[in-house]
Amino acid sequence: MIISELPKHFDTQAAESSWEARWRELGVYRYAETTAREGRFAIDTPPPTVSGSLHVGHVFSYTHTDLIARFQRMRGKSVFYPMGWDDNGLPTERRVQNYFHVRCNPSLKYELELQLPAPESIDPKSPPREISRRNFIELCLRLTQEDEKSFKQLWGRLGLSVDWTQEYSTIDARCRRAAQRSFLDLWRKGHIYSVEAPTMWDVDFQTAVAQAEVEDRKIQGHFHHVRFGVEGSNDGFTIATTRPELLPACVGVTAHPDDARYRHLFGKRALTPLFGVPVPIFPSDLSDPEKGTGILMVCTFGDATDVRWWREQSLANRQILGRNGRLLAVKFGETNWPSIDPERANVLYAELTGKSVKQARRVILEQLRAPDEPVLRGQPPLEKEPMPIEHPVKFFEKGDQPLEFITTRQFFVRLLDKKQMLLDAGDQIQWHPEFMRHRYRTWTENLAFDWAISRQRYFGVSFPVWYPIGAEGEVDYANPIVAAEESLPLDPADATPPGFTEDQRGKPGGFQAEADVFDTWFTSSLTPMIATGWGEQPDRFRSLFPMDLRPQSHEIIRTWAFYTIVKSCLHEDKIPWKNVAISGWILDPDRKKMSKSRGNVITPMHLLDEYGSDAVRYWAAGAQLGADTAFDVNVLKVGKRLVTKIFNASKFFLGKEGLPGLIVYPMDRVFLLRLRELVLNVTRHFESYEHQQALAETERFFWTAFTDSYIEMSRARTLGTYGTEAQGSALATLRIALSVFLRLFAPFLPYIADEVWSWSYAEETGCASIHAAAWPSESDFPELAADGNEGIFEIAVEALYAINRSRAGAGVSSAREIKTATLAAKPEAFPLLKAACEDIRLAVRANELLAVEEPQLDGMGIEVRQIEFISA
RNA sequence: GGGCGGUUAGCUCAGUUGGUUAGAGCACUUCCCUUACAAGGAAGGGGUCCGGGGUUCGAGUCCCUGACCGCCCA
Repeated sequence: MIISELPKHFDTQAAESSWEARWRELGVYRYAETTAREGRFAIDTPPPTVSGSLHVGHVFSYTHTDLIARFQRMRGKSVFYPMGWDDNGLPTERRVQNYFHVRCNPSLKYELELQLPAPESIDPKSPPREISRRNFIELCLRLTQEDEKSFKQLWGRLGLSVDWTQEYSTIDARCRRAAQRSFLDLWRKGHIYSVEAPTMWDVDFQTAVAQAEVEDRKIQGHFHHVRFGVEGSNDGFTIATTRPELLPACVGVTAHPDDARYRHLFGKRALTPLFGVPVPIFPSDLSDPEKGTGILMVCTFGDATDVRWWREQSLANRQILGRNGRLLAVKFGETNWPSIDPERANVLYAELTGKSVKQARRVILEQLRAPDEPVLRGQPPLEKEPMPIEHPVKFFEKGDQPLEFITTRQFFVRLLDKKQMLLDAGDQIQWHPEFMRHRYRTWTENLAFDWAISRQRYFGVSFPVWYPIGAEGEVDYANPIVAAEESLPLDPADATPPGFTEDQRGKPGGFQAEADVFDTWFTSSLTPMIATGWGEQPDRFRSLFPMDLRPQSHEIIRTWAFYTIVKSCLHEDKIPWKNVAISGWILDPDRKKMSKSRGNVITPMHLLDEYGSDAVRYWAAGAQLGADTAFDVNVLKVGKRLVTKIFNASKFFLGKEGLPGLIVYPMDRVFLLRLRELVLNVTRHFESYEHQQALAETERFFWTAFTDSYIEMSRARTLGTYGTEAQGSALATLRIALSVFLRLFAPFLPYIADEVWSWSYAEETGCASIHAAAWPSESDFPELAADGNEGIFEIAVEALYAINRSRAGAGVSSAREIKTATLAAKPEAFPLLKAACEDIRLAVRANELLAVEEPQLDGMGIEVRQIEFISA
């Protein structure tokens, strides 16, 4: 290539596609198994949720990881940098439902050649087509494969140095096998139990959810003041409740033990209005005398505290809410449903049966307003009109309706007894930034529930479990049949448990498959183990686990990071990785979080087209870990400018004739000494996970010290007009400097760095790609000493600026040459100024440059004493 | 309610163990097509470092306290 004939600007799009292909062809990012453990660097890449929308936040955090990967690779580490795709779970199900306009109905039969209308021709208002579970899963797989492609395309274009031979998706056979193996191991170790118990339940999705997926939302509610009676007396009291519709499920009443207003009631039984149910009145520290009336009803189940009281006080369980969020039919007067007037209770309750929570609330309020309440001797139970209050209510993070506690059979991983172990594990991990450790700690300390891992969904990894069916046809949930490890992965709906035959499915004396699937976190919490071959490739696993780095964002510390630590500790008794690097969020220019629902999402592809990958990476690299950053297109422009500058500066120097020689000029030697300091600093920043510092210092030194100063001062010498020794020294210096700069920039700007590298360094070093070259170090610099000229570079730069100021002050074009000028320095600086004089003269294009000594000058500053320009 | 982070130029952000006159880029003003680069260069203007108190010879930085923004937890 003839460098001097290169265009003025770097063609990013052409370079990106050709380099992407070239890197693949060279296998630059291929993980080499042969190195020893210390020589490896293993990254637990976050598998993106492929059904989610692509936005600049992805580019942002994945770039951060790539910076570290590239730095470690250049430092000689064999980098293990896999990529996974997270495809199972609710987001995909929802996307498939919307895209194809279908719903899964597990009772339907599989259709072999399912024909669906083209998505764009579907009327979204028509009822969705119901399809079998297997058909539904097929659609999920089809769509996620499409979605993966667009992610993969983006990652390639962005220049992520992923080893694409290490790819997995969380629903593929390897991951299903790992998840099921994890279940077997935890089951054997006694960490998993199944129980029929109140569990947080989303009535829309009709699935259990875990504490980690729950968020508190402040919503507008009402306090309803409802009068209760006391059994065997004319006494009564008023409770305040936000959930009057649960009155038929009332199983107790409680107040604070020290509350004088109610102390006389403890031990007696209350009578609920309308339904006339006698329930115990008991004291509890958990009730707040300040809240409402200080006395409250305990129901099956209004909230988490109700569950606790139910357990601690051995209260009755009177479930009236069904899995679909509607009130179940119940019969007062039967066992577990006592009433002093069952007939009346049943008449009133009949009006509630089948109603949603909201509808039931309306009905029961009317009933409570009725004036002829026998329990209260004819008084209406509703004492006053509802009082509006704002209160926190638990929601599934993806849901729209408040969570209910519904008694269902679920599998749990026992965590509450392992808090200390998990806290210790968190302390063994290095968190970047350090303060993110608190997020993990707070979450772990506040754990209130074991991990509910059953999900009543379709597109997920099955439990490898069946249940025996007794002779009478009753299912024995307490004694599940767990699959053998060799048979994994399996779907119990297709596979037969050991010791049974397929024709025994669903029959008395036979077996029944578990229909639930795992919480998706149950699988994704295994990514460091899946990627390294846990349970399948023991040598590889030993050599890569624990991994070195987990990159992720902060909102999933309580899920992904937490569950991964859980799994790693329970399976292997080790922390899963040594470092966690937390990227911040990308905020829109108004500092709001980017989200699909807000409609402020910025997609990345057009930015890559317009500014180039390097510029987009420059923007991402400019933010430190953990800091939320507002998106600012100006930063992309700056990045693009830097790329152009590198391109042009390299073109200028590499296009020169002449041979590098010995570095003998003081200016050159001191410049290289400064550059060596830069290398040490930048390396230190990278080692401490401060990539933005590494970039900022490299960029600043490159721009101001190198292109604006050193190149200007050595320019004349490089032309050869001042002798081959002067030329050789300058060219040798430039040659080292540019090579070092390119490598310092390589993690940030992989395309321009490799492009310039390929012009001559590739051949010269035998390193076909800069990304396989060695990170700059002391060994890049010849034996250098300042030879008494320490500070000469800084003096020369000062002088350059002083002349520039004079020129600007006189309004003289920099094209005009200087006839003569005199520079003044104080005695300490004078010898250096004198030594640099010739370089300065050539840089400022002066025919004559004199230096004078002035003891009265302050500091190291250089001042222009006299200047005369050649007339235009 | 408890905790974490933030508040620095018009904007986006640096600012290391406390140490000269607090920085960069963008934007703005003036000048310059000059030989790698006008997608460039040179020069310049712009600050009550959120408020209050304290420690110190010295505080953007450390301590106390308050305000506001964001987040985590309850």
